[in-house]
Amino acid sequence: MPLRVHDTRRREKVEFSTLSPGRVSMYVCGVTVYDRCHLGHARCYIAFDLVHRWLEASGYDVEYVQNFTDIDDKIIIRSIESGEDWREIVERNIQLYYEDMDVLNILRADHYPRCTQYVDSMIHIIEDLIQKGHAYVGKDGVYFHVDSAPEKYGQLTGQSIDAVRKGAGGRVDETGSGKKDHKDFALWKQAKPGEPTWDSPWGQGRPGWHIECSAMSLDHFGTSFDIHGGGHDLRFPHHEAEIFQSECHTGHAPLAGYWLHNGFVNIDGEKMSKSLGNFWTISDIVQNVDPLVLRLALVNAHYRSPIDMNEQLLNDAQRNHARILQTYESALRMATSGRRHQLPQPDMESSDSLAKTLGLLERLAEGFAQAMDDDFNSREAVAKVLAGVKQLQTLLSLGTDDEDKRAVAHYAKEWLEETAGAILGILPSPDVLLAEPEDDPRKAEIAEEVEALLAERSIARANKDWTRADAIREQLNALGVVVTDTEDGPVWDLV
RNA sequence: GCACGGAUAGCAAAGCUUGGCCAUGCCGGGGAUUGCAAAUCCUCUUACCUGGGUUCAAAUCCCAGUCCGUGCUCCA
Repeated sequence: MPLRVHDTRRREKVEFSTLSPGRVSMYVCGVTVYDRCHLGHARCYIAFDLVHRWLEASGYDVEYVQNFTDIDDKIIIRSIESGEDWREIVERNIQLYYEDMDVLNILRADHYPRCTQYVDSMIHIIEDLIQKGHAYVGKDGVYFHVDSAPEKYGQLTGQSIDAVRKGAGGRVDETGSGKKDHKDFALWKQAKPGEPTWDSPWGQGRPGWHIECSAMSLDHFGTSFDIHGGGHDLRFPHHEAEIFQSECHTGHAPLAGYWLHNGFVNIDGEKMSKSLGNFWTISDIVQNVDPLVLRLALVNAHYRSPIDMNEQLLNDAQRNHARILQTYESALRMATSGRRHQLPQPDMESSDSLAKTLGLLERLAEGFAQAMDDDFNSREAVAKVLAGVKQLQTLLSLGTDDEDKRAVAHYAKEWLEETAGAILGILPSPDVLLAEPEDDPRKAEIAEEVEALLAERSIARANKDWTRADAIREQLNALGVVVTDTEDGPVWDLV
């Protein structure tokens, strides 16, 4: 079953093949590090984390490059507003970026180049573009001349050059920029007083936004690579600008075999923006929501669809996550000791319930793989996991003796680790999951009090004094503790 | 205006490329279990924007229309 991916340039799902057998080169546009990451960043980098994980699981050796834009108008504005050196702003936000991504269980890319490290390469590309007649020096910088390569226009957005041409003339003069044409974009910006600058053949200045990605992808991968990713909003102008720059510079096309763009996140039906006051940073959200629950909520939609984030969505994710974890935890507890034991051959047609359940699980695992192969359809993959969890619950209750039970527990553990764990990335580590109450400082603080109340409640229950027992449970609820009665006695957890 | 995408049950959201079976979860109804809960399990109801067409068969393909989002300026 071949992997198929949706390519923005061709506007359809196409079979995936790589430039070099068994290897995937992937470049994803990173963040401009002027502030903390928000929900939209989480969605984007989780989407490409899934791509990363699935390609690796499919046997590819993936080289993943994601840049940091560490010089830009926004960073300069921040610096002027706060008086803080721009380098400190950059350094701090890069560290915070790693923290946010780690907490969301996003695997690291192989390289995180920063654009300020590539200024020389950018200057080299710009010089070449000028020489080839694709760029010109204006009064306030260097611009790419889009009309020099009209056949490359609209490759990702389908916009025609004629349509955009209309009304362009007047606006060029209005902006006061040195552009000859409205469509042209800046490659190099002449320095304004007080801004960070670099030397160049065109005097002191700094690079335009788009040129950095051309320089960095060229440096890591050469003239072309397999996957170029980023947010939906980057298709135009950023990615189209990259196509102009790189392809005109190297003379090779296409720049990228597949262009992948993730959908946006809306909040309660509205676009997330600071002016609407619905701007959620990752660190804000994980104050209240388990980061893996957030990850599930985001993975529980196809990466190209827009997501409307709201309370309901997080509640659903919370519930489903708890269900998956509960099954995983029981499997872990039952599988911790003992050796592997032979399980029956999976067979959906079997009259033996163990063999039949194993057969169903095999089919669900295949369905999971098919879903991921179909343009990384994580939504469908989540559905398979949830259906699998139901079967795993059944499985864990089967088994005639302890050996059997341990064997099915091992199977259940591995089934979940290979799907929900390794690919979806929504399972916590066993250490965290199996932590005893005393391992959690918040629990340790109240453990003694809770245990005393539980002991008292057990006595009341033994005496069938239900009023007293329920009153104690109310008391525990007030402490933020949830009590669950099981076969082995009551267990408790924080809300 | 131009471009791109979307419309599926009370809600969220897969499926559409390759027409025929089934999503999945929440909510609601019924049941099992429980002292009562929680969790879990079983079970039921409610769909494919509108109008045409093709076909033995259409959520899926074709034509026309309606409505909605996003981009065209910095953005994941």
